[in-house]
Amino acid sequence: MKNNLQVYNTLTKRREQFVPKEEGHVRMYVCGPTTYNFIHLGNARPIVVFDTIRRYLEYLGYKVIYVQNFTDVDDKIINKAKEEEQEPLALADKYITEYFTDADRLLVKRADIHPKVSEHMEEIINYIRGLEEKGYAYEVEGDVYFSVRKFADYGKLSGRSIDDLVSGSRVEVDQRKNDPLDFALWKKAKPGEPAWNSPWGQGRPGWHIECSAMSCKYLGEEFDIHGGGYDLVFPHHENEIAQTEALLGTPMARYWLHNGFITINQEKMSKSLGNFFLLRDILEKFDPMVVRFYLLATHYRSPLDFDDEKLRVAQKGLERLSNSYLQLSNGLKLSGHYDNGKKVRRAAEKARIEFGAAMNDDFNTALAIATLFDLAREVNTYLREQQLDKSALEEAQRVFDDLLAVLGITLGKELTGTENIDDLMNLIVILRQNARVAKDFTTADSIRDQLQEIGVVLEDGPKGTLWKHEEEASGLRGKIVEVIINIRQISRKNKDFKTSDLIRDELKNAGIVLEDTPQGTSWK
RNA sequence: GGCGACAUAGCCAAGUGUUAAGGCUAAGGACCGCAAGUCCUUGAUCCCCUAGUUCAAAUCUGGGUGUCGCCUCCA
Repeated sequence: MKNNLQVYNTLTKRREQFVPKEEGHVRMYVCGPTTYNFIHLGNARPIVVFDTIRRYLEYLGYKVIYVQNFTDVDDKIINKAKEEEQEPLALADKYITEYFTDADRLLVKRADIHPKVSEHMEEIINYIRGLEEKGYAYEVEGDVYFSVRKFADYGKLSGRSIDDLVSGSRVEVDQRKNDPLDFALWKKAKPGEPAWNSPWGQGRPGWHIECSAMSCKYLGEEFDIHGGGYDLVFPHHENEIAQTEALLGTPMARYWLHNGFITINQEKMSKSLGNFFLLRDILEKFDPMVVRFYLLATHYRSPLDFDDEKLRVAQKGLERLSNSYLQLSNGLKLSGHYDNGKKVRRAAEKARIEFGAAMNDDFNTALAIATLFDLAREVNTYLREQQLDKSALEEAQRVFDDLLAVLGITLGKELTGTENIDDLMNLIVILRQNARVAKDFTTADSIRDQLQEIGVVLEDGPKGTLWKHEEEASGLRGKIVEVIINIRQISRKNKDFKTSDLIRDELKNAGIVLEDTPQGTSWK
């Protein structure tokens, strides 16, 4: 299988041709969250970025095995659980559930495997024992440490030398360690802490060992892509490399990918600075697709500054694409067989090619999105034609669908859970069109205003009136019926019984029966 | 102190050797009863400063300035 995919590899600090170890298959591992809180926007970035990378690899035809772990055994979880007087594992599980609630809304596909630390103690302990046997690990009073100086390549990922690290060390030195840089593989349990049996007594794993043990279990030696936030490069990924390569003697992963940070006023969004925004709070104000679009509108390795204004800009941009997509769907209904669609076809083809070229360039989603805007403009221009060629529009729609699927963005689709309101809206559009033809703009505008109030927007175009509604709205159908009834009251008042009877008949066709009573009109 | 990244129009953001993508905003025009939307036109003679390399640089090299990150948990 051939591709022209270039990826920036943190390990070599270069862009490289992507060649998976096994032809046609990609094995990738992404460090997931420590689950002791809801995820914030900074956590969401790698989730969306690597989900998109995975989608693109699948688009290229690779069979991808995607593993994303949950750290559910950790000091922070233990502390939080203590505060809330809860079992640590129960707390971790709760936030794993909450994680999926958030990730699902961003249309992040589930990983093939979501391993948890708590369910891999045996693998982790065996891993540490293997390191002990090879002389890379040593025990001190129930703790087990990794001997950094025994691993000759230590520092190769983060570009540091051991001596630099020693001199710059801000960590309090634990005197029991042979060397200040040595890190814990296994930590002895203090009373009341969750603990597992091990050859070194009751305890729990250090932070880094889980990823070595679990990636090895599910992906084997030298898997293809290891991803995560840039702050994981050191020490987390550096230590993973040390552990894995010390034990297995083979490279841990071929390509190391790291995303840049979300910043607030140019400063990293982080839990310790306290300047973070929970994803779900943002989703109160913005559509998940807007957030996803915002995250992908900048290259994944660049810093990305956050504020509401930036999300509003993303929203406007996404609306432009949405409008185009909607107009395209509508145009399709009016289309036939004509031979004027050459330009659109070419634009669709061009978009597909350029989108691929952009993504091949280290997943340049910012540039890839620009190709969608180019396509939207061509489509919008074509839609002004009197005659629309069906197959050309279908081709454009297919390209939109395929490329948006890679980005994990859906546009103008029927949202799940939304009632079908096509029949009622068609009736309203006809009623309003009649009013407009009769120059009864008061009624026409009133209809538009009433619909706007319930979240439905009308747009009059050269090809008739289009409608769209922003949010997933339950009970929308009922609200629309109310609007129609209001319209009918006006016609009855004006003794326009032709219109009011038309409305009653049409509603009957839609399964809605009106009953006029002295108290007003009821419906069922 | 050590290591590293970045600096492009009002804003956001691509572009890593050869005419400066795209989006948002703004102005003018077209379709149009209005609204919304779409289309067209207008915007950096120039890419933080500076000295170089080159036929050619936003893109490479040296120096400077500024901002940020990692070196402690963090995506």
